[in-house]
Amino acid sequence: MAAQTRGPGGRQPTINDVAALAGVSKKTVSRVINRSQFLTDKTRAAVEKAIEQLGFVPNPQARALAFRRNFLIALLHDNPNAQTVLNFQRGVLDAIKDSDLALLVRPVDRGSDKLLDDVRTFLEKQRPIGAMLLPPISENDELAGLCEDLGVRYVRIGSAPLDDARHCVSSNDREVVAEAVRGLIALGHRRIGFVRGPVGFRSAAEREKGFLEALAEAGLTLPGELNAPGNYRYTAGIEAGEALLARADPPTAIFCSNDEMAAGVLSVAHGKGIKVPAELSIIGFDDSPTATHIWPALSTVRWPIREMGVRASQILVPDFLGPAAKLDEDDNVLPSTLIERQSVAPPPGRSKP
Amino acid sequence: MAAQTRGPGGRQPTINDVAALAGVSKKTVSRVINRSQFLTDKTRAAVEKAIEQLGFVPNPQARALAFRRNFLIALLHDNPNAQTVLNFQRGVLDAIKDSDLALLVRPVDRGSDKLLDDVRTFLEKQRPIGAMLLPPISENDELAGLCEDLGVRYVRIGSAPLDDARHCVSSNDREVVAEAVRGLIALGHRRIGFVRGPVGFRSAAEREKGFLEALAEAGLTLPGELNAPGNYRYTAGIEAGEALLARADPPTAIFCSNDEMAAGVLSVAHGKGIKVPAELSIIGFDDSPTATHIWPALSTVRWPIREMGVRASQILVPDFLGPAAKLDEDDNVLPSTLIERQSVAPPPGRSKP
DNA sequence: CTGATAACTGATACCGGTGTCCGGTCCGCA
DNA sequence: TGCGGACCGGACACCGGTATCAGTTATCAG
Repeated sequence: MAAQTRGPGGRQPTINDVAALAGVSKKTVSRVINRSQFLTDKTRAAVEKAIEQLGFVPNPQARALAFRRNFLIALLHDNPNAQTVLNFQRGVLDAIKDSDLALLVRPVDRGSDKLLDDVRTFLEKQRPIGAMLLPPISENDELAGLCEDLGVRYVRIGSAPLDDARHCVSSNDREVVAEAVRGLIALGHRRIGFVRGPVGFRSAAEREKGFLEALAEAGLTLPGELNAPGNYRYTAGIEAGEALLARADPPTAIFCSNDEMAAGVLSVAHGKGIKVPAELSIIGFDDSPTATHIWPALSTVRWPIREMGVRASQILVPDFLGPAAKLDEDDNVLPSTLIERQSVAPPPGRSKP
Repeated sequence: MAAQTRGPGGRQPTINDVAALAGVSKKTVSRVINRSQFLTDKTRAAVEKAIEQLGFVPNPQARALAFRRNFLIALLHDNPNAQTVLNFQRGVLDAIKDSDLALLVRPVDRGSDKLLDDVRTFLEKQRPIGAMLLPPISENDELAGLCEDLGVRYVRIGSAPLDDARHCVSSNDREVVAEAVRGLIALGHRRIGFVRGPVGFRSAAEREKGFLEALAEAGLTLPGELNAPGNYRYTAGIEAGEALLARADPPTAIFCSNDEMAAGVLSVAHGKGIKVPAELSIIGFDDSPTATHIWPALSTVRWPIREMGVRASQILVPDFLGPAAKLDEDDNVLPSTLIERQSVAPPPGRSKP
């Protein structure tokens, strides 16, 4: 295999060129680059001037070889929600913008039995400084252990703390879901349906906990016939909608564990001529683009995913990010927020508050 | 700055370990890694066995340093549509799965006046084998020139050929839009509205061309009052919908230059009690998740973005991908396809065909 | 005005591969 | 038998940085 792309006319200046121009050794230049102490202001200035003059950019490959670590952050994900992944990416990139780091994206296959091997090979080859694990694969303890073994720093992103605070950024989904459901109850809703997330997902469990918590506080329960299974996909929302809304005694409100499924329920309501929100209130979760693109616009919970990307960067590579990265542990739980739009109203027969 | 993460107990095997175990020189191991010809099956097998046995993974940093090129593909994008970006990523990753390459993602800011400098610095630092430019920044000729100057291979993704076939993958959007509009006309629509994309976008221009082409074929024209501006965002769809549907003589069908705007128009229709598709047909473009999540599901044009990712990889790094990458120029235009869902019907007063 | 100590700096090995330039062996074929 | 080409080893320079450690220069107490 040959890499025969040709460079431009004059080749890139190296550390030697800088050293020669500044009249110092290359080691001294290296010291300047790495912000070593023990440097006279005079020599530092001379070197910096030479760097400026030549437009010198340290070669990351050479540094990576010498440091035995690549200046990269790996983002491992297997998330069906593109917006989530991209927003998280954006947060990370914002955080590392002024550092020497770059972002490597690696989708993986959660279902594959070669998952561990794939990730191991990837990490051994790329040797990133650290890895970020997005849900749902962040819930895989073996992956975290693998990072540990390989000496790769890692951060897990979750709906609730999954690990000690050094390794986890999460949000308070449970509380906010409870808050949303309390809102429904305050409006007068008593029969409230629930569309679950996929089994085994921490996020789904958290949302369900919050839901049941709010119900319990008001002395309500979730009857089995209003508790529909789901998998975070639109089609599951359709099925849940069919099941819940075909009943003689349908719920007056439905909480869906994500927006896609809420969109599915809404479609069924439209098809049956059920007016939303007048006859049926719907709440989703994620604040995905779908939430605003459907009609009526969906009340939902915004997951602070971009901010979590920033925070994850700060706890993963504080030493690369400048001084602003000192944080308390508490800061690793970021607040989700309830977003009220047009899909919620009092149940039929009750006036607007 | 210190990278003091500690490796596992036994350090990674190097090419010297492999050479020692296989009883050959390190140069021969290098020959095996780089698939040199002039190798006996016997020695090749011996080396491969040793590699297998030790679990040797060539250090990409060292290779990158020696090759003076990083084994990376950079994906430069400034695309508001997350699904598009992620699907493209997926295509690229599928294509390079079995190669030594990895994918570096780099969002850029189209509007910034430092765009060129940012990208230059990025490319000089990371020295990827090649870069992929997603629309709309793929339409920036200066960026392509920059890649050329820096000796970085590049591919531009577009709605229509932007460059010679060595550097461009595109789709036949114009034709498919025309096909969609011909379908509307065949159903009996005569007053057809159009919601434009943002000015200066090649994709927007192509879609408009296709639209006008189909109208012209049928002897129809687009009256100015049915030609609404837009910017690919939901809110623009809302505004366009307000403008077009408030008229005394509203169109019986509206073609929207993307799905987000179609969702906006649809919301306005819902709000005004206009039945879709019975009283108004709507067509979008992109086949984004939104298209299936709204009600009724949107007829739209699917952009073969994932396949374009595969194809882009094949023309960017054929030498890394094995023999399957030999392709005709014609293959660089991939077919978009019309997807018919529930948002299109004959205009009021015409029976179903 | 010494000598000791701390602050700075540079020569050289090293990270883990690849390219070059031989030199030598083995093999098929005239 | 001789010969040319395929195959492989060995020594070494090199990619562009960093680490080590000894050497040189300030600083300052005595």
